[in-house]
Amino acid sequence: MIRTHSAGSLRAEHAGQTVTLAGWVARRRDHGGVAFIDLRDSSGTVQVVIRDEEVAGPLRSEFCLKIVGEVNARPEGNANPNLPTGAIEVIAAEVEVLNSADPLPFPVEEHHATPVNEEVRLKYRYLDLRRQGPGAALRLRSQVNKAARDVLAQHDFVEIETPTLTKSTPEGARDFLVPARLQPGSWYALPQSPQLFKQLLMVAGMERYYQIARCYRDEDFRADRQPEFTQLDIEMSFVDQDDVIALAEEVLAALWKLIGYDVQTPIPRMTYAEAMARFGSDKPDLRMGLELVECTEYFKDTPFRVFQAPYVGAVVMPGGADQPRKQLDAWQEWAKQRGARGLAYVLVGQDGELGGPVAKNLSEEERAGLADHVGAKPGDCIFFAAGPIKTSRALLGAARLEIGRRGGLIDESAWSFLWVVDAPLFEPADDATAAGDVAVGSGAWTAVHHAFTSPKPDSLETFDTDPGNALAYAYDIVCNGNEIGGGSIRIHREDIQKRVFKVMGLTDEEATEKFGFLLDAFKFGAPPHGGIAFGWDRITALLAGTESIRDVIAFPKSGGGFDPLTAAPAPITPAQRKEAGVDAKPSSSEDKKS
RNA sequence: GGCCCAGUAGCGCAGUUGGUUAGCGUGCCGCCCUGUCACGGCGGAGGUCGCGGGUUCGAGUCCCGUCUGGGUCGCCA
Repeated sequence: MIRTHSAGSLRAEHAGQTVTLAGWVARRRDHGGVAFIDLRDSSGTVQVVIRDEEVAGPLRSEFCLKIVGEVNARPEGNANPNLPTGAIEVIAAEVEVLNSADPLPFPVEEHHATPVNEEVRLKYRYLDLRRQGPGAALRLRSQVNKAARDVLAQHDFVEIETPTLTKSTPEGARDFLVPARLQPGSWYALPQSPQLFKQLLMVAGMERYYQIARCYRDEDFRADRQPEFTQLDIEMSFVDQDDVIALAEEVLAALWKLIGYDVQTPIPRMTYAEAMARFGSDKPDLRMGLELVECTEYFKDTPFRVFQAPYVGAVVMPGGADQPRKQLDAWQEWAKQRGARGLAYVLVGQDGELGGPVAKNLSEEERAGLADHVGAKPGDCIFFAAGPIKTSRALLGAARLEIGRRGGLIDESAWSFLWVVDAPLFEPADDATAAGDVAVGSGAWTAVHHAFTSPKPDSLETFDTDPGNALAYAYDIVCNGNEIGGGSIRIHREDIQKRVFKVMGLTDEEATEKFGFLLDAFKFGAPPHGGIAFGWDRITALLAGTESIRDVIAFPKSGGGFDPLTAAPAPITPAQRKEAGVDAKPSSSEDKKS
């Protein structure tokens, strides 16, 4: 090693020792005859004193230095109690510039709280990561990986890598495609997840598999989304839902222990139906109260035409009655942005009188009992949604969160974990049906989770005759309103898998073409199995206390899937294009297939 | 794909009703400074105002288009 000690580790007890350090110039304070250099390495910083002006003069920020010197206690009155190394300093005997540095595109050492644009930081991510906060996030991620591996190793899990050049599968997200040079016109797909492979590994008798797996989905971008992202992917044979959940809780407990929090297990469970009814969400944030109130029955004879709907629900905004008109209008805009017609509201006056444009449309009787029914107090505002049950609840669920955010009702210091179980197995494939506008009868259904999720035992006989009511043997883990993982017990029998495909409108021929290898595998004694996948980036971001998953990814992409550092994606040369076979024309027979 | 916001010096920002030479802080360069720790002092350089078009005597400022970034809805088994 070039160094004998790390900069951040030096303390008073090192006084008198000669040490060799290596690191970067974090800051310099040149007084002419004496200069102070804060030398930074991964462990922290230490003050180096250089008394030779010739040596100190040319040094600049982020020069990479080797320093030989003696550790001294700082002179009386010069200690800095704000720094871990503030009691001592290193008197430089020898300063070697290992590498100089150009003027920086942005300050690596931020002295005032001036945030640098993320775009610039990502372009020079290697400088950004020299900074304490960004570097710490990646170091935490490494600990997170280790903690999970430790738990899984204790349970005899086998870490197995699966292919990233694989086959395009229908359903779900759009695939990233890679041309196959040796078979022009044919393409690999990058996996959206190792789902099929992990099931094959169960057929292979591995019994307990895991992988910190990179996944690829070519969808439009969102704050929380990267085209490539990471899952902790787990699959187990001969288990039921409770076994997977117990293991998952052990993993989560180990992760949160890293930041000093004890996850209380068992983590509570709630059915999907209950979550939707009470919170209007399949991933309710339980750090706040404010549940939705069902009002359909209450308004069953209402004269107000808007409330003559398949569903009417409400959510109360505490203290919302004194909002100015402008703000109430803003709520309408907010609702419209979500595709709703608006957000009806009733204001409860301090005297208990109901106000707002909706109130006068209600019957005498409805007005009398309304505040009581929804649990509103004088001074509150009641928001209503009326219409198809699914979209109305979703709107109220979003309103609930917005009320919580604006009103500071969310306990930001809390960690709230919840399992959401018993989700529907299928949902109507098209939106109109989903919204309840069209009677459900025949037609396309799509898997809520994925096509390999087993129906719950109770639904095994009936799921294809009554898809709308079939429940999935699936479970999602929710933390503070984020879905941080989800899994299911899988189908392990060919006949059931084929029935599921049929409900989804996949013919035998199509199923064989797309998943023939999986159906084949199921013919050879496939064991019952199930598993779970955790959203590793989101979990790490939660643990790191950052908003964006970009903060816990070494080299993340920005909005359009663009990598600001490498400038990928980039055009290819005509030669590359020709060789890759990108332009191969499908033969007419292949044309017909699609 | 829809909607909202932003783009001015390396970085972070200001720029009035459309009006002279586009400012501030920081960084950078030079000189000075022997106890600082966001060191300090003096001086200096640094700008296609994202890009293209239009309105106007005159555009950083107004209009149209476009690109990039951020947010949000759709989408995301």
